Amino acid sequence: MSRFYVTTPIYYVNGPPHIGHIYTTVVADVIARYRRAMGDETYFLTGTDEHGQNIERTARERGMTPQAWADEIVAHYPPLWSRLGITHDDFIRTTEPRHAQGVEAMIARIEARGDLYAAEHEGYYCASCEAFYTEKELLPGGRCPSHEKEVELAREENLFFRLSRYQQQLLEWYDRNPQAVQPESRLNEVRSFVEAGLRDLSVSRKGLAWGIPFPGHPGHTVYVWLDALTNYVSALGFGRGDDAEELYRRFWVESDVRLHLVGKDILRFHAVYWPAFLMSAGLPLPTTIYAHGWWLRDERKISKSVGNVVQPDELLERFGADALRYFLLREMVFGQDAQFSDEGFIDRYNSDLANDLGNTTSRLLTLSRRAFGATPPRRGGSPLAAVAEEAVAGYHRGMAGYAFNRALECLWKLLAASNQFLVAREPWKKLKDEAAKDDVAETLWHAMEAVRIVAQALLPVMPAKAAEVLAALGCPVETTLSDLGWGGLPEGAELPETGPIFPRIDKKAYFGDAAPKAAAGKAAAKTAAKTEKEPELISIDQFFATELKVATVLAAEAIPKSKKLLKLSVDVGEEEPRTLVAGIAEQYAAEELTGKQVVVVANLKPAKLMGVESNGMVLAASEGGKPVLLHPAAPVPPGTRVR
RNA sequence: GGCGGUGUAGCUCAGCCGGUUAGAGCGAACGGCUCAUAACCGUUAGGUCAAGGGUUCAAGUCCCUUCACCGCCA
Repeated sequence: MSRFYVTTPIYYVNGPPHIGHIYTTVVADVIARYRRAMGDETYFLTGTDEHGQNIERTARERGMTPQAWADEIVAHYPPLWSRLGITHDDFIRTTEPRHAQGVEAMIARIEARGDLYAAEHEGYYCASCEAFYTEKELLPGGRCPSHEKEVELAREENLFFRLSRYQQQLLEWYDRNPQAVQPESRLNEVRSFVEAGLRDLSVSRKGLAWGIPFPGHPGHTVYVWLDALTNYVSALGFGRGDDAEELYRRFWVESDVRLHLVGKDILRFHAVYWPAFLMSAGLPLPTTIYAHGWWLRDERKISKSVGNVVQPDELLERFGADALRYFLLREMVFGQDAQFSDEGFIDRYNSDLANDLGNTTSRLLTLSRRAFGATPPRRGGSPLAAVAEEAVAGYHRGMAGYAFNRALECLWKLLAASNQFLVAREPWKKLKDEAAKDDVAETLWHAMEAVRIVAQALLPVMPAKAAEVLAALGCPVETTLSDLGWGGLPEGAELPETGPIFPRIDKKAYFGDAAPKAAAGKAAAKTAAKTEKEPELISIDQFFATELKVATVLAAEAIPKSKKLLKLSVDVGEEEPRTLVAGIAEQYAAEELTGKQVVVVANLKPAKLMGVESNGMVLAASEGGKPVLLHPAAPVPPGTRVR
């Protein structure tokens, strides 16, 4: 038995949770459930990152305090995590006093080490990134490289962390702990970043009210990463005195595993800055930082700024939490990117859950009820036992190595073997034959025992559904996985009537009869080429590639020297208004548009018209070349999806 | 521009230190079965292993070059 600490990143509260948040949290939950079931002492932390200028600004725009705004977003999490069956032990918010205490303690140790100094800092500041850039880093036109927004030249005195001091130590750490940063390709990236040389890191901001005051340096606020990263120990009580630090000692200092799950976009902060902070503070380092990939839709990253967000509520409602959990783990090679599509989901669901797991369970139940009115009498040795042993070994290997798809594949091999075994023995032909009673018992008990083992092993992945399968098989639902050995199926247990546990999803009904096979990317291109002459029908996925949203016009002005073009500033429910250009000046005056709601294409590539960048397009019916704007029949919140 | 990665059957991907006829799942076709959620079982699919060159008795599997895509950095 060992101690196991697993964390998700703390999620930034600039918007409600999306599939990216769900994915990381589900993975962490599966790991936590698996460790607990294996008898490890386990602690699972998630939470929210609530400080910073972006939050401050968004709140101000909405006429709220930053805390009220953060509270509003954070309120989305508990119900969502509950629906998804997330079993975190704690939820840390960076606005809690206990976190501030941890950050203060961290800073005190870093300062005592002599790793903090004040210096004048000049650079180009991007308010969105909350980061400074050098002139070289800026895009042409002086824009921030990650947001393409304008930056401002700023100069201020900041506190710096002597990151440069830790270059050698970090490299040695990577060398001695090749598992510290995973997947391996990411370790290479991190290493080459560090090898290229580290600059000291600015860890404070002036004039930022919404954050933790920098202890001992009035007027300074703790910079976002030093604040956020410290959550991993502050949540455990670090910095709150001996009595409160029991968890910290158990799960950080003395833990066998300290695992941080992160998206690949924040790997550097976790694999370079965080270990350096900890080295400076003299605290133990994480044992593994695992960077996972992104879910792509139509080969693009799913994110708010791209505008192709999959709504978690919608997914949960349609498919259920457990099916979604299964899909997320089965479909993604942990560490790589993967595609998300409704069709992919349904295919996986039907084939793995409905056909293999659900149907196998179902046929065994019927056979057993007919033959014995209960689970069959226990029987010994079977060729399936060896298959099961191998499957379980592979499952444990996969789970321990975070290769969840492999772990699940191994279990499915056992399901296949169970089906093959059934067909080979044909028990349904022998139900009425008294002399064959023993043979039928053997067949059914073995086949059913295989399914029982699979269901048991699936508990961390699909806690509710796996329990349903176990219950249907007349098994007690045990939370332990330490023994997935052959022989656990009780004999003569009642088999209550149940409906299908994984009812098949009818694809035609789901997509509509007219929908051709939805396909993305290359496949779509090929299909399109072949069917060029036929009338073009598009799939629902293709339609949803166009993101239509309601927008409220905040301001409009004519563009000088242009007859047709108006420059509009619209609210599409994002942090900042968008600028778009619309060719409607001949029919609409700028003044009459303000306050009106219109429909816009929200995920259109930006384009420059008369020197003004347009980030979207206003929809209008076009009659004889004259545009007629579309409005919602009743006012709706800006950003409401049109579909 | 520097460093790294990827490119294998219609789709998603396995193929470790080079070695008999290149694999899995899904999909498709055909056959079987009828206990089961139109599920299950079996067979088949003849893929220039991105392209070119090289090393070797032997190369998706090592080396070089080219192309495409991706990541990190500048």
